[in-house]
Amino acid sequence: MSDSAAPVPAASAPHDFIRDLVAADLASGRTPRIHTRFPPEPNGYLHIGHAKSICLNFGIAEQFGGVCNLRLDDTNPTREETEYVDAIIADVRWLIDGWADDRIGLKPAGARPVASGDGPESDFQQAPVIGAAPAGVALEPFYASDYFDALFEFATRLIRKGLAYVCDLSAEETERYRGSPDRPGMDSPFRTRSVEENLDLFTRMKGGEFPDGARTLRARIDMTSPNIWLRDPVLYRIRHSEHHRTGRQWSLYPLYDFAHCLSDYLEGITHSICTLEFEVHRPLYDWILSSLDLPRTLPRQFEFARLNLGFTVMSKRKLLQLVNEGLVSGWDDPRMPTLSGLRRRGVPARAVRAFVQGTGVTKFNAISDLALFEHVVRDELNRTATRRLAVLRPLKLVLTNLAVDETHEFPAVNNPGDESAGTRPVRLTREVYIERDDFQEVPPPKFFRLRPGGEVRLKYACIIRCDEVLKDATGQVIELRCTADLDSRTGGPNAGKKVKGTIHWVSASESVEAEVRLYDRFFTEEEPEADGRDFKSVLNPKSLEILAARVEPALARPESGVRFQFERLGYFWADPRDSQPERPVFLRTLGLKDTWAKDAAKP
RNA sequence: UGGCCGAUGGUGUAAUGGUAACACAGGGGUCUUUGAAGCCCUUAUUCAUGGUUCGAAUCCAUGUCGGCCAGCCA
Repeated sequence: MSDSAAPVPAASAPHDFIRDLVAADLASGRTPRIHTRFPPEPNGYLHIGHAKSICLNFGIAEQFGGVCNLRLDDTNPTREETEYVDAIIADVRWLIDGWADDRIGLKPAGARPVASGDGPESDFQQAPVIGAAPAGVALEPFYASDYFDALFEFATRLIRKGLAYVCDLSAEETERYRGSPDRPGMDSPFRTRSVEENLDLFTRMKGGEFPDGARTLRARIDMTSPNIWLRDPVLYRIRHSEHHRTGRQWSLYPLYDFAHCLSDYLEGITHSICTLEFEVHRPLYDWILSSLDLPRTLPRQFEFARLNLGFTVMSKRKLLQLVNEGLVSGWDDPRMPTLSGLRRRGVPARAVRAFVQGTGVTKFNAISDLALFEHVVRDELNRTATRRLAVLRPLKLVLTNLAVDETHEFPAVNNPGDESAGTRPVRLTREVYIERDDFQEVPPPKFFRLRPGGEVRLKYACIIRCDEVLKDATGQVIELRCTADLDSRTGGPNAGKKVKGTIHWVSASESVEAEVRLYDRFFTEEEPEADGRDFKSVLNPKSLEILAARVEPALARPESGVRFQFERLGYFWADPRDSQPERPVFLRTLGLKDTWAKDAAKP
């Protein structure tokens, strides 16, 4: 196999069996260019499983100098809505932004392919304008519904060739005639209708003359095929319902198998990449295209295993159920595996891409480890997040050797991995808050933080010693009285003094209150539906915890879009929906790794 | 009792007839004004049985296990 002329990917570029096939097609000249597509049905929100398809299709376009069309596969008017169309477009743009956004195939708004009809074959060459925008022209994605005219003509051609017929069997009869996997089907009594009668009936179906379900258009293939999808599959069904784009113009709609391969063809797709469940449809995909005697190179279908992730559910049906039953706040609830949920949670698109790349592309039905996802998110955020101090569960601590109005200012680094991020001042006052967890009156072994009589460093400031523990009537610790050793500050005579623990803190008087929402995994089981159990029976009751936290003044008006690391706690950002400048609301994207908690939990 | 597809450490992926490797997870150490991060070390893998071959994770056969397919959904 020669690879000289093809744009050979760098050694570090992702490499998998589909990319290998694409490279081989380029090398052999089967396709002079690469054109993929991402074709979601607008009947729900995109989730992280779709991210794999997006990354594969756009990634191949990016890697091989091709284009990837965004196409809404809207052939079923009863399930699709414009709300979903808009969400899908936004999610795709978010995920590919800055990476493959120059590879997205769009078209001038309103552009349509030339219908096949009786015109010259070259009409198809003028089908949709791909990619770059003519000046002043708005762009939109491709829609399968834009091809309804062309598709109807293709169906007519199939009828003329005797390869499709109008069938009057009911849905139940059709099912019965189809047989079963281990038993051949029987020919429909309408299989031998004349071309003229089929043409007449099909035209009248289009005219809206017959009620829903009265007739279908079927391919004439082989009712005895061991592959069910070759047993005269239905190509068109009658549906008198409103389509979100074409309105009431149509009363019959093509099915997936007929629409998809031809949509691919019309758009000039070279590689039609889908998930494993369509493997058995491939012979039908090829049958339809090759039956039409089309002049251009035909697209080919390739299948890969969909992405599954532990501790979540992925099907649109179940996600819709969570939304409808109010178990989450919406499709963009930060606990949802939807792209809009991940985005709202603060997960960078780059991390989603890194995760998808880390899972590889195979034909093995795997469940990816949530730990890998969390790893790539932390990896990305650790490099980019701005460090800040915040106290989630405040415990008052009084530095008795400081005067009431005494303050000391210390520089705090904004990002230890990025010197150019600089520092900001933090101010120590007589009263501060520390994390409740950072004090233990009766500490377990190897507890490094504060204890009665013990010492600890306040991050960026100085070492303190705990002199006295104040409690309320119930025995609850309500205040710590401590002494600050200001000489242990950076540059001070005791600067080199070592203590085991360093804890975070905020000034009581200068910090501000902020709502903080902590998210945890949504299910308590890695496979919520294992053994046929109801996934709603294993919801994690602690997947959301809301706290009144104290944050340093630099967080009072968080810049939108900026990721923070609250030191020693985790990665947070201001909720793009609920946060307001004077009332910040922080969402925890992900906690820091906590090996102490892990050790403490060991027997 | 049909057809198609798959099986490599705990998880996922690579090795394209020639030394089974990488990431995550796990374990140990080091460093540390984040019990984070970093750095160093480390445990652990070819579904089974035959065959072809100088040589098999890879090719062939059989078996086992798993997934998908009987929507007028996609």
